[in-house]
Amino acid sequence: MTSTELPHFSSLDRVDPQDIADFALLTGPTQHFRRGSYLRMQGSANPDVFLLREGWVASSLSAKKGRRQIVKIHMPGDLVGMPSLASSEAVETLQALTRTEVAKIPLETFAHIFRKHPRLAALLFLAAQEERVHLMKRLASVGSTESIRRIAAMIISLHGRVFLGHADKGNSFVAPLTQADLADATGMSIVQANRSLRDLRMRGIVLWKDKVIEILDLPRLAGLADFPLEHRRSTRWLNNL
Amino acid sequence: MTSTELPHFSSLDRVDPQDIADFALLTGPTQHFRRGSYLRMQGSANPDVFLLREGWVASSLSAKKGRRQIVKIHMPGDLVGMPSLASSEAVETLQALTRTEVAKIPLETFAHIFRKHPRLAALLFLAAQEERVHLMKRLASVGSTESIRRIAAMIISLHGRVFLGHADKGNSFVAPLTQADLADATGMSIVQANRSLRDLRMRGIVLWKDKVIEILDLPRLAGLADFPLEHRRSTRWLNNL
DNA sequence: CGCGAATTTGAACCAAGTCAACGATTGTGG
DNA sequence: CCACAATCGTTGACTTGGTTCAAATTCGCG
Repeated sequence: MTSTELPHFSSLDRVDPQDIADFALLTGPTQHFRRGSYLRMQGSANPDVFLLREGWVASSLSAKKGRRQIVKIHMPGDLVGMPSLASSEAVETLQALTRTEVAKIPLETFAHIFRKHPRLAALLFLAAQEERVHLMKRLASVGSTESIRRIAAMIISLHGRVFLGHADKGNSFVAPLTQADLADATGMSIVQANRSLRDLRMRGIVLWKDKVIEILDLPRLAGLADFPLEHRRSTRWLNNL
Repeated sequence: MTSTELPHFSSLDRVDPQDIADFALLTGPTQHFRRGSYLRMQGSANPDVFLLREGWVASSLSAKKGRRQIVKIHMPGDLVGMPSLASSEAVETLQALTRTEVAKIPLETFAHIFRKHPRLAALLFLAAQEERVHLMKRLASVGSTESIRRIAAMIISLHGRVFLGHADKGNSFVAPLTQADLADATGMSIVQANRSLRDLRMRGIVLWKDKVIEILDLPRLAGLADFPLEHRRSTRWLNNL
């Protein structure tokens, strides 16, 4: 069983192998999607939740003037579509950024987890809180910093997540995003995203070319991003479960 | 027992009175804060979670150049500080916008809830998902609409939450926010927030004066906001708990 | 009544959006 | 395997929405 077949429950420590094994038993049938295709559209009825096994998925909301806001870039191991769990209609559009493999998670699974696996339920709950934190940081980035800083924050965030759990983090990685995707995620025009990337390139901070992001000067990039440091995770009360 | 002594678990349907009674038993000692004082600062250790009983609280992140981004305006009944639950250091600053009364919720309470009250745990989980949805919408608003639309979306959202659960929603309400707060929440300068409000006033859409917001033309306001319609809530799988 | 905080406005400036064109790359079907 | 189409990336010129700075006015509260 490879790691991409499992949810990673964000960056929480103390994830018991048993938790993961429990969860793996509870997933449903596998589906595949082509690059660019939609797992589902905003507004569709009785939305599903997926475990992303392979590939990247963009979660987005549509806004005025045909613009869209990408609210999350999902990577293998992510639970996708959870925010719509409390809703009868999908809140977000889910689009495959690459060829993807997902496992549909039957909703009864969650009832079962909360009834029989309180520890796993608590992990899901904490993962949701971490997602809130992530969104709060994105909101702060988009709402109160300039374009180059937003791009920097985005790259730092992607970098951290691609190498999540890896002891030695590389300085380059594949990111199957177009500049249009980057613009939609950071709340700016494509032109501005392109110019910000040029800026980062000319200042010797980041190279973004052919879907490969190479970080040349991490300290300066982090300085631009000023993403509040990732805090040590803590499960505190979880230890009693 | 008045409604402000209870968490409202967002807008979910099917909240059993028993759920609420269970929860009420699990809160800790009460504290009071003066207008403008801090419940806690971003970065403080071992952050608490509070149930807000009286007053409004702003949750914010600090950004570059001394700017801050308000990520949530909390009202009575809200659980405050939850996003930091998975962290050893507070992610957000919590500041009282009015005189407030809060009940500190011991962390063991959550362990207890997940162990003994699965249905209540599931409600907390769904409430967290709804908060994610709220943040996603805010991000879309700030990231891809102009200032007047952001203000409109903010007012619509406040309006909906103030009258949450009320059968007849009034068209005016007290909002103890300064224009600086509004600017910090919508990601713009104070000057621009002020001009957007003037715009709304001159177009006969909204009056914002002396901490009272009066909506004169809700349809046009909603048209500006284009906040995706609030979806019917659904607890689906929850019914089995 | 007086002081600090909050609101309001004007003017100059700037970051980012829009429009438009072109080059490069990728993918596809014959 | 090539040719063509479509998507993606890049840049210049211009416009605009929003910021910054500064100052005046009003409001809230002791």
